[in-house]
Formats: sequence, C-alpha cells, structure tokens
Amino acid sequence: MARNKVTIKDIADSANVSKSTVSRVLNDNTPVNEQKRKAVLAAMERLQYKPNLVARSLAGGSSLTLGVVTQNIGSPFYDSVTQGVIHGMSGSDYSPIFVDGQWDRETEISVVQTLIDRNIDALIMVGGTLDVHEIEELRQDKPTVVIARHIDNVAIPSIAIDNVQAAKKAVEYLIKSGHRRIAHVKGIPEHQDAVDRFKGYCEALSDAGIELEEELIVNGDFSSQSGVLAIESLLMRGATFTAIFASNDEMALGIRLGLYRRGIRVPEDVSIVGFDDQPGSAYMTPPLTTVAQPASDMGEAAAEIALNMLSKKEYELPKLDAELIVRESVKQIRP
Amino acid sequence: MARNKVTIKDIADSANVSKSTVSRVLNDNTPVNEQKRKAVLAAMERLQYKPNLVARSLAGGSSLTLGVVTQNIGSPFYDSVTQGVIHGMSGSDYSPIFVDGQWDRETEISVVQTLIDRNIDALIMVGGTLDVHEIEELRQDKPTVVIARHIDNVAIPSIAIDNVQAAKKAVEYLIKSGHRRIAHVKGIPEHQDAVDRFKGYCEALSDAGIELEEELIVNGDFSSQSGVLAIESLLMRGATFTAIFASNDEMALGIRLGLYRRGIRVPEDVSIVGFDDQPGSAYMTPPLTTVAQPASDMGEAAAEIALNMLSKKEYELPKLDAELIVRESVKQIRP
DNA sequence: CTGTTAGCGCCTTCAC
DNA sequence: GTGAAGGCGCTAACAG
Repeated sequence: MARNKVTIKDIADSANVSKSTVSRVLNDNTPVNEQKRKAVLAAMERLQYKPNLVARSLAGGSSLTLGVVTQNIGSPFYDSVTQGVIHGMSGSDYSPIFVDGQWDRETEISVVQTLIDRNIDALIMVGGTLDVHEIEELRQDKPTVVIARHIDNVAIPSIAIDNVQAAKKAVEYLIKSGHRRIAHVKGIPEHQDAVDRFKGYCEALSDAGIELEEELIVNGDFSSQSGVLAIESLLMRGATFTAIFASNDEMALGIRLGLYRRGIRVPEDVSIVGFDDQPGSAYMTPPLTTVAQPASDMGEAAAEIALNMLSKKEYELPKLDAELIVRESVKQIRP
Repeated sequence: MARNKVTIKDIADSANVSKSTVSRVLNDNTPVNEQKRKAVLAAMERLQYKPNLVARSLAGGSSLTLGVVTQNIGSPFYDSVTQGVIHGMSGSDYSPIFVDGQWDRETEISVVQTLIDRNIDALIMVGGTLDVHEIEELRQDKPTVVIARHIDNVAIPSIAIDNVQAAKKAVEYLIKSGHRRIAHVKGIPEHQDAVDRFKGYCEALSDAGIELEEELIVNGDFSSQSGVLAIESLLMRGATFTAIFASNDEMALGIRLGLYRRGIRVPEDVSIVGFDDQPGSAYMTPPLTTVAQPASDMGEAAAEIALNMLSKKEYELPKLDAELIVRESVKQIRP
C-alpha cells in the first residue's frame, strides 16, 4: 500500500527495452512487438510497478481523473447523484475526485480551479451556480457535463428532468384524488427548479379549470424549517386547503411537522406531496408521496458521457423521466 | 478562469532574476533580498502567475492538497463531518479533495490509492473499514488523522466521541423519565460504534438495577429498513416495552414508521431515542430525542490538526462530547 | 516498430 | 544571497 518507487526506467532495464517502449505498452497507443510487450508486462508485474499519475499528468498525458463539483449541503438528492457518478465510473481506469461548491459562487469558482490545477481530464458539475457562459468557457478547456440542471447550450451535454412536467404530474394526481384547494410551498426563487415546479403547479390547476389563489401560495427556501414556517403562514392567513404540494421533500418534512404541531392529521385532514424522493421520505409518518428523480441514473449517465467524450466516442443524452411515487400521505376524496 | 500558462520562467525573466529565486520567494524557505522579493511578487501579480500544482508536486514539493476519505452512503452524519473539514480548511492554502470509500474495504483501499497517487500532503479518514495496522502504515507515509472512530494508537490522532458514555446518557434519560422496559435496536455488529452504544445501553440498565432482557434486544444494520423490521421482530415475539433506544437515527426513523403502521403512538405508547441527531431528526413527527455528535466540530478539528501536522506545529486532540438533545419523542412517566 | 532526445514546471543541491 | 544544473517520472516527437 505504501508509495511505490518503481519507475518505468526500472522496468525498462528489467525488460531490456527503452523507457519509450514501456510508455507505449502503458498507453497502448502505438504498436509494440508482442515479445517485448509481454516482457514489459511481466517486468511490471514482477516489480509491482504503479504508474506515477503526477508525472504522467505533467508530461501532458492524462491524469485519469474526473473532477466532480457537487453542492452537498443538506441535499440528499445531490448525494444520490454523486453515488451514481461513482458507480458509472467504476470499472473504468478513471477515478473521480470531488469538491464541494457549497452553493456559493465564489466557492464554486475556487474549487473548480483546484480541480483544474489538479489537471483533471474532464469535469462533471452537479447543479451549481455558474452561468452558462462560464461553463461554456470551462468546456473549451475540458470536456464538461452538467447534471441536474438544464443548460441552454447544445455544446454542453446536460442531464436533467423536466421539472415542469414532473410537478404537473404530482399536482394532477392530487386533483385526480379529489382535491381542489391545493396549496403550494415554493423553493428558492433564484433556483430554476423551484420556478419550474411552480409553473407545473400552475399548469395543472389551470388545465383542471381550478383558479390560482394567491392565498394558497407560500414562499419557502427548500429547507425543512421553511416548511414549518409555511404552515404557520398559511394558517395565519386563514387559508383553507385539503392538500399541499411542496417544491421538495425537505420542506414537506417541515410541513408535516408544522401540521402535527397544530394537531392537523395527515392525510386525514391534509394531504402532502413532495419532490425528490429523498432518502427518508419513504420513512416519514405517513410515508410521503413524492416525485422521484432518477438521481443515481443521472449521475451514472453523466459519468458515462464524460468517459465517452474522453475517448472521443459518440454519446447521446439519455431521456430520463421523473416518476410519481404514491405513498400514504395523500387521501382519496370521493365526493 | 482558463488554464494559466505563465511559469516561473516567465516571471523570472520579467523580474530579472533566476528561476531559483522565484521558487524561493514562492516557498519562502530561503532568505531572499527584499528588493528582488518585491520585484518577483510584483511580476507574479502582473502576469497573473498561478503555480502549477502538478509540477510542484512532481518536483517533490507540496501539492497543497488534503485527501479526505468519506463513507457517504446514506449517512447524513458523515456529510456533516465533511462540511466541518471543508470549513476547517478554508482560509488555508490547502484544499480538500474527497473520495468515497462506500464502507467497502476494497473500495476504500482503492480510493486511498488514488489519493496517494495524486500526491496529497495529508490524509483524513472519516470512519472507514481499514484496520489500525493499515492506517499506521499509511501514517508513516503521510500525516493521517482519523475522525469518528476511536483508534488505539497514540501515534494516530483520532477524533471521536465516547460512544459508550453517550449511549449511556441516552438510556439513563429514559430511565429517569420513568421507563423500565427499554428495548434496543443494535447497529452493524462489525461497527465499533454499534458495539459501544450497546455497551452503554447495558451499563445504564445495570447501574439502575434493571435486568438485561434478551427479548428486548434486536439486531439492526443502521438502515431505516432495519428499524421497521426491528419493530416487527419485537412485536412478533410478544415483547412489551415502553421505550426504544436505537443505535442511530436512521433506524429510529424506521422504528417510528413501524410503530405507526401498527397503530402504536409515539410518544404516548412508546418513546424513542436515537443517536446522531442527523438532519431531519428534528423534523420527525414527533421530533426525535437523540444524541448529538458534534460532527461538524470533529471535521473542523481534524482539518486543523492535519494542517498543523503539515507545518510541524504542535496540536492537541480536542475533547468533544456528545450531547443529548431532548425532543418530544419521549414521554415522562410518573408512577 | 523502437531507441534517443527533449522537455512538462518546479524544487534543490552546489558552487560562487 | 543567488544563479546554473540536474532531476522528479513520464510522454511525445524525432530519427532510425
């Protein structure tokens, strides 16, 4: 496990060839006499050779590393994406290295820089705050793929679900279940996800001929705490409703607690639908009905695309859809 | 933001000194004439010089990088530790790079290797499955600090709370609240944490003169799912109890759901205490009484210690204690 | 096909 | 103090 000091020179000597030849079999990019190739391989095995990635990297070769920029803070969803990336990369010669952007622009720029300083071969951005223009700039330097975020630039492969449709599906389910007075707790206004989900909510109501009521719409910030506050706010203004659609599960959690504190039962009095199917949502009491983003699949697909880009292979963006997971947090109202 | 091609040669020329001198002011390890030093600094500023970490690393210098091995899977606790590490490192010249061990020995060995291949300056291990001996081996190569795990080797700085004491405190609280029949759901048997927490449970009962009952002890694996199963198992065997101490919050979540499904109320019928105070536990219904590990503080302390080791400074292990967070999931029984 | 020759950007003796 | 060399381990033209 300790650091290996065996270099290609050692194995070159040991196999009676030149360093170049060793390098060649190592990179498998130039034909090499089968005899020598085997001798080299044998020597590598014998001396337990392990390539020095730093040197290889400096010499202009690949560093066999993919950089992944995540935004971990309080978001199980991003964690799942990350796991997907790891999975999608296992089996390849590459390994992932993660840095945390903390949902902060400055931080993100800085961590991307460390990645670049580290000479990564490709970049995977999970969410993030950089604008399209900046990402485009990065892409010119390194193959870049963006996950969990829709990018309006065909040159930048991005993998994201259609939040509008997904939210719409969720609200339609509530309507189909007999609910008419459906409240909505929004996410961070600057987040496109939040905007899209709100849009889906509006469309679903509109399609069903239900009028949008300002009174039933509350601002949130994707945190559990804001879910609790949202309930306070709704109740304070005397709003009446039989269901709530939360822009994410985190807030649904807070909403559920807020209702509990007021003695309002779920789903008997009020039904809840969330978004993300984050770990734990299936274990809420009652288990939460929510929209499942294929987080892991998204991560995995991104890893594969990045790998394909590196080997100049063709790739195509997968078509991933969110799925409504129906659990016991919604009451069926039969009029 | 793009890759900088300015090298020390450029700034050497620009400042009319030799590359060596530039390198010296860069590393600040050899006296340099104040005039030249300023000239160099000015040139660096002017040309926007950014050191090439890869080259520096290859040449034997520091890579200004700390490697962090986490075990993310389904554990908000580890995520908090990670955030602490990030925080503890901000402000220094170093930056963290993360890899995921996935709680799998093979994987862990492999990711540690990528870190070492990357020539990191120090290693921080958050939990993990490597044995003390292996860690000791790593330590001889790189400064290493271990978090969230007790290591019996004074040479390896480790930061962890006393799980026995913490668990004991939790169970004592239940006893103090009037509970006598307290069940326990264990964690993964191979995990020292699980073993220690079970031990704390035993000690608390013993100290209170309550006999240990096999019937009240169930195996779990730290997952929510195993919490649900634990309840099934307890009920199946006809056990009676008024409280449950779970080896972690994740299982407490499952336990709560299991009880809900059986129509058993919390805390009216059964009280629950968890361990970890993971994000979300405060938002359970009812909010969970649990043991809060100072996860973030632990991470931060680890980062500082690692940094100090690198600069050969003295350091001391912080004394961190877990704290019982009392919330509404425990009923006070007054006989 | 393969060995030789140059570096990649930086750090570190070693003389001056 | 400081510049000139040499080298970290590897890759990439270059000639054979």
